[in-house]
Amino acid sequence: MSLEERKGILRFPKATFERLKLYHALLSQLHAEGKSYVLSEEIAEMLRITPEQVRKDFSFLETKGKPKVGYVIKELLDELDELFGTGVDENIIIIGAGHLGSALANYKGFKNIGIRVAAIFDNDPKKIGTMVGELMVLPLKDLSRVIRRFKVKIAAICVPESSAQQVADLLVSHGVKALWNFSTRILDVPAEVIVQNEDITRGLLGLKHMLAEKERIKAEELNSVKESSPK
Amino acid sequence: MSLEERKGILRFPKATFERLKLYHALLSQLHAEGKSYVLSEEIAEMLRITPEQVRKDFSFLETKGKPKVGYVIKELLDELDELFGTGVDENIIIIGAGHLGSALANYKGFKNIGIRVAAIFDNDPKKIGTMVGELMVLPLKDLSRVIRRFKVKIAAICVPESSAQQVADLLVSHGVKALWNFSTRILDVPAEVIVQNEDITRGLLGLKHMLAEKERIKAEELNSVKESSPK
DNA sequence: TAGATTGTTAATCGATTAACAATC
DNA sequence: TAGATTGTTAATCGATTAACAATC
Repeated sequence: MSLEERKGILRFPKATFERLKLYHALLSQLHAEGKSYVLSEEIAEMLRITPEQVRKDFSFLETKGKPKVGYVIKELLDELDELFGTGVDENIIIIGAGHLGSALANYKGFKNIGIRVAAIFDNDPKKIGTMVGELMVLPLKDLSRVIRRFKVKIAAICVPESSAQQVADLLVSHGVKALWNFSTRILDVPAEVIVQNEDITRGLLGLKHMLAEKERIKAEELNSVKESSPK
Repeated sequence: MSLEERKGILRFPKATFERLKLYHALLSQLHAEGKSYVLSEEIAEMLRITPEQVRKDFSFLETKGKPKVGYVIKELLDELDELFGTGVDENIIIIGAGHLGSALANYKGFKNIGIRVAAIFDNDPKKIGTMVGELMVLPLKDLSRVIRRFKVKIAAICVPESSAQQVADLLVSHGVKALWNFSTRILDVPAEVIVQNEDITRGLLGLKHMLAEKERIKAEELNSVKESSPK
């Protein structure tokens, strides 16, 4: 057992950490399908990365594979479950009961990563008191009480751009440590507050860009064929 | 004008491309606030990166700054607007008119990046015919027609995990080239189809991880103080 | 056993940071 | 002008890929 492990720290390269979540999703699926073993090659194909990458990432885990057999799915899955903290539960709150806030509140996947939605807030009197999934929409005046009661450190901001900064200030003033920001507003908060900007369009821009690249490559190929064999 | 630019290709390092979206958001904000000039230092502080990083990223753009003055916000903004293709419009469709699909359909930011939502689909008879924002929910039998009519290349999958693969197969069979996957299902589609897995929990895991790291560092500091000055 | 697959070390690649000359 | 800030080149850092010995 290394010094780091003894201290309860498992540090991964950032890029590896990102992929561990994907492995987790895929292994859950394979497990549900009744599969017992999996090769790095198979994982790589599904996730569109290389088998070497998979093995390298897994080398940071305890679980080892067997040559010609691969990895025991259940074993990997258990380690990743543990890692993503099904143990240590964290309460989060959602500000804004619009479509996005409601979608988050109804999201079933949180429990797999040790997250519980403690409450959802809105300042619209028509929404307050209505149910979103299993939660009743609360007025913002209850914010302080809920944060203290559930020791909330993380808040999801699902309000319009125009009120995002104001909401952020309010949350910070009540001691929230991390903001999961779904608004398009770039928030200005003290440096010690962690901000994760969840820009919904980022992925879409990536797709658009990749499509454009593909078109370009195809066009170039056609062009070079034409040039190399002119009529 | 470089060879690459003449061909209409502007290639950026992947990491730079990701940040350009953030610059775009921030500059829009500053512009709306009536600011005209901005320093790399100011941008860096808001986005929590270094000024060197900002200048390096901007070195891939046409827009140049002036020492002691900084960058003309409007000029940068125009170039980024152009880059993200307010020009070339792309039609996308959304499959699944639940909370998440509805949130996407109502999202106002798409037009800034040259995206238009052409239609939203569901297979629930109770939803078909109802309005989501400005769109009427269509039955899946209209899929083929809409894809052809609007030359749809990108589809957002907002259905439950259990039907995601089936929907993906259907979309691919109708010629969709890129899948924006909001389900937790890892999709198995031909290699030439682009898949962007939009795992909503990824960012949250990052936050949780960073919080844990911070706690750990604080605990260590306290510990070392205690050790270095025992009672 | 022979061949396939893992785990790990070394080499390469790409992105960030540092340094500094150019310039407003 | 002097000092601040940009733009770019070089150095460092981190992540991916290649190579290959270990082993089932």
